[in-house]
This record gives sequence, structure tokens and C-alpha cells, in this order.
Amino acid sequence: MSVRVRFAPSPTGFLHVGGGRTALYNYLFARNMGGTFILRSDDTDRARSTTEFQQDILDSVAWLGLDWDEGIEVGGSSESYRQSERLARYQEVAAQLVADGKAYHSFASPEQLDEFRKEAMKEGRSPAYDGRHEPDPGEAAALVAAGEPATVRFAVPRPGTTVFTDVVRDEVTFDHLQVDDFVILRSDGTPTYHLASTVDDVDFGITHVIRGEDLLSSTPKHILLTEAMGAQRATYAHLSLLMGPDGKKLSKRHGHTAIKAYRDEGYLAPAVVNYLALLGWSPGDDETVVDLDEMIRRFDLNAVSKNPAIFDTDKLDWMNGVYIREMNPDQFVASVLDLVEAGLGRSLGEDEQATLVEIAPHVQERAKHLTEVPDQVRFLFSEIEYDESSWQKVMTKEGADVAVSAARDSIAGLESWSVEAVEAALRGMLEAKGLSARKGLQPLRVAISGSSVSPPLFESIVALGKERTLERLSRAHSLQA
RNA sequence: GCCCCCAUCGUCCAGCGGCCUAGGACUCCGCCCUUUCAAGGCGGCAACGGGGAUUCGAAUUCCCCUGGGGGCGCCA
Repeated sequence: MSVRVRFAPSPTGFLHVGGGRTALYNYLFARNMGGTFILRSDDTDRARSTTEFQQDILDSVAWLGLDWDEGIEVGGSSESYRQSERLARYQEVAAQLVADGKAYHSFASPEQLDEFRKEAMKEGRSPAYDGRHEPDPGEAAALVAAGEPATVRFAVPRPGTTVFTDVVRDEVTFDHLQVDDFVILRSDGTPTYHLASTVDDVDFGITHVIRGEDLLSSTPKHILLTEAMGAQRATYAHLSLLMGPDGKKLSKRHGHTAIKAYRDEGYLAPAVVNYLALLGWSPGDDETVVDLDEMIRRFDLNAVSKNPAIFDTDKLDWMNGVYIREMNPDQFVASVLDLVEAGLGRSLGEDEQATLVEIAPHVQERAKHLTEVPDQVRFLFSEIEYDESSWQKVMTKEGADVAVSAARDSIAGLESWSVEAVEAALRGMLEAKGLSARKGLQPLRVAISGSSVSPPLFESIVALGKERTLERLSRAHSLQA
């Protein structure tokens, strides 16, 4: 039987990094096995679900490059991949379970349930509700007929246990004393997550359920439901959760958790994917930079780590730099052009774009985030302001004024305008004035870029152009006096 | 309170009874390269949570403890 997996987020928030990793592992497993990757929406919580979140999730999964074979926007054998559009089916299943005696109408009030749980905890028992406050079947039927509001609960067989083999955790056992008679249909007739998700998994022929560990203890419910429907249980794989740097559950206070935020911060999707993949899995040898195709080839669900991983952006930052350097130059320019223009607040003319292309390789080598690029190239496209500390550090040093004026003179006389020619002229100047490269060249950097940190000097000068270079050297020199 | 899961450098991962004086990557620290900043090269610091047991032999198996995480809703 061919593998079918699904990523089934609830659109109650932006797609966060943990969700992204779950989607990725589903994707890698499906592709590795030649299976089908399905994207569905578990939007049974209509109060909290929004179309904005839904769109964010779709966009984010697509941005990561995880294309899905069936589901929202692409369709498939099911009429809908949104739970909000499949209510009738869930109600049908619930009715059948009641008819089969595997579920029952429940009239217990919230107060009664609350009381029951409190008492159980106080006495050291599991707070799992076992249906003890329900009327007998005959009376229940009468109440339903009379229109008395009721939820539908699944009748968990007790005593009993559910044992299953989790792909990442091996054998897991739950005593049914710990599993309560969970609600499958609310009193307003809508399904709960457990019902909707399980029915979908059965209906869509999901063979492997790969999801977060937070659902591990709900798994007996899903298995019980599946089998009560007369279907075969899926294979489960529960991924450990992602933690913040303090070891606590990852949340907003740890910085960005939304996938989209990483895109906005100048991260490359392949870098994010690579980093996320390594949070709980490794290709086996000592490699850390692995592209998607390679991951697909080597992915093994059995090799996924059981321990929770801390999401620490240091390594992601490094990896992003690696991926930026690996881009081909055209790609790099294309991906920073918008950022540069946005930073400038205007679009670049043709000549300016050529200048950007010229300097791009030198900033590509240095950037960890695409978002750093605008600042690094700004001096080429707009007037500069001298960075105060750079000026103090460099321009007030002995010899700085000599270097700037001598550099101006040597450049002014240049016939050809190339990196080689500029370098030769300036090195000649250093020699003539007896200045070290450090003492003689740093002032020029500040003079033309405004900062003591910039792309390589000779390349920067050439990109700036002769006229503007001379202007800036003159201006700097006049300020030095 | 009850149940479940987890436990190797600060972090991510390798290790699946002898190849381990525990390996790689990130971070950090030196040095080299160098016109700045990066990148790159070389080197360094740094871990098997504790206690039992099994075994000729344990990071690897078992038990207990401790620590961390998750769950216990008419949320998902």
C-alpha cells in the first residue's frame, strides 16, 4: 500500500517553526517513500480560525518549497479538505457510533464534570470522565427525543489498554483509566478535533500520522475511534516539540516563531528547511549542509530523534550565510533588488542596477541575512553621512588627511577605470607617502562609504565611479581640516 | 494529583556492547590570511545527570532517583 501522509494545521495562528518542521518531516517521508503528501485544514474551531491564518499557513508551506499533492487549492479525491465543509460526514459517523453503542449522548453538566475531575484528582485518581453521571440508555433516548441538549461522547471500553508502536518512540501503552469518554460532538452538533481529525484520516486513507508530541496522549482516542469505525489504524510517529533557548516551550517571547517572520528577516527558505530538518534528524554522517533532494533521498523516520530540540538561531544564521553564498550571482541580485529599492525608498535606474550587479558578489560573500544588503550598498546610491565613531576612529588619526588628499590626486589622474588601475594608483600613493595599507586605506573607506566597514575598497571605488569618488574624497578632506 | 514521553559538549546531531583517551556542526577563544567587515585555513575550550544491576567489557541493556517536556476541555 502506498504511503499517504498529511499536514493538518488549525488556522488559529500563523504557521510557526514547529509546524513548519512537522510539515517538512511529513513531506520528506512522503517523497522518500514515493507517497502522497496531503495538506488539509483542521478548522473545526470556528471561533478561532481565520482566513488570514489559513492563507499564512498555505503561503508559508509553499514558501518553504513543500509542494503538496492533494488538499487545499490542489484538490484530490475528497470534495473538501476543510473540516468546516465536512460537518455532515462527522455527524453521520457520530450517529453510527451511537447506533452501534460505541458512543452515547451525554447530559452531564459542566459543573458535574468539573466536580468529578476535582474529586478524582484530590483522591489521587485520573480525572478521566467515565460516564458515571449519565442516565440509562432508555432515559437518554427520551431526553434526546425531548430536545434536551447533549454532547456525544465516545464510550471508552474499560477495563482495557491501548498499545501502539510509535515510529519514533517504539511501544507506547495507555491504560483506558487514563482516557476519558471524550466528546466527539458538541451540543451544537459540531465535531471536536478528535472526531474530525480521525474521520479525515480514515476517509483520506492516511497511512502514517506524523505530528507533534503534544498529541501523543490523544492517540489512544484516535485509535479507538478509528477501530470503532471499522477501519485500520494508521502508523503513528510523534515528533518531539521545539523549545526556546531557555528550554521552555517555544513562544513569542523567544523571538520570532512564525515562519513568515524568517522570510521577512532575510532568511532563505532552503536554509530554514535545512536547519529545521536537522532539529531532530541527521543524514547519518557528519554533514550539516544538505539540500532538499539529498534530504529526501536519505530521510528515515526511524532515525528521528526522541528528544526535544532547542530552536537556537545561531546555527540558522550561520547556515543562512552558507546558502546566501551558494546562490548564483543573478539569483542573489534578483532576491535583493526589491530590498535595496525599499531601503532607498525609490527604484534603481538601469545604470544603478548595473552598479548593484557589480558590487553584489562582494556583499553576497558577507551577508548572513538578505536584509543586511541595503545598508551595505546604500553608499552607492545615495548621499552618505559619516558614521560618528568611524570618523573618530579613522579620520582623526595621523596621516589620514594626507592619505585622503593624496588618494584624490592619484585617482584624479587615472586614465582607465578598473579595479586593477585603482588599486595600482592607490598602492603607489601608499608607497609615495610611506603609509601602511591600514593607515592609508581606511580613511578612504570612511571618505567614500561613510563607515569603517564596507565592501572591499577598490571594488567600491570602481562601483562608485570616478566623479563621485573624487567628490567624496574632496568633501572628506575639507572636513578633516 | 494522575498518566505518557525524554535525558551525550552551552546548542543541534553522531554513537545502537569492545573501533570512544566519545566524533561532526554552531557558538566562544587563539593564530594565519588580510585595506575594513566577512569568508576561508589551522588550533583550542567544552558532554555521556546520579546510583545500582547485567556483562570479561557499557555512552550504548535493565531498574531506581533526579531533572526536563507533554497531556488530563463541549481548544486543537
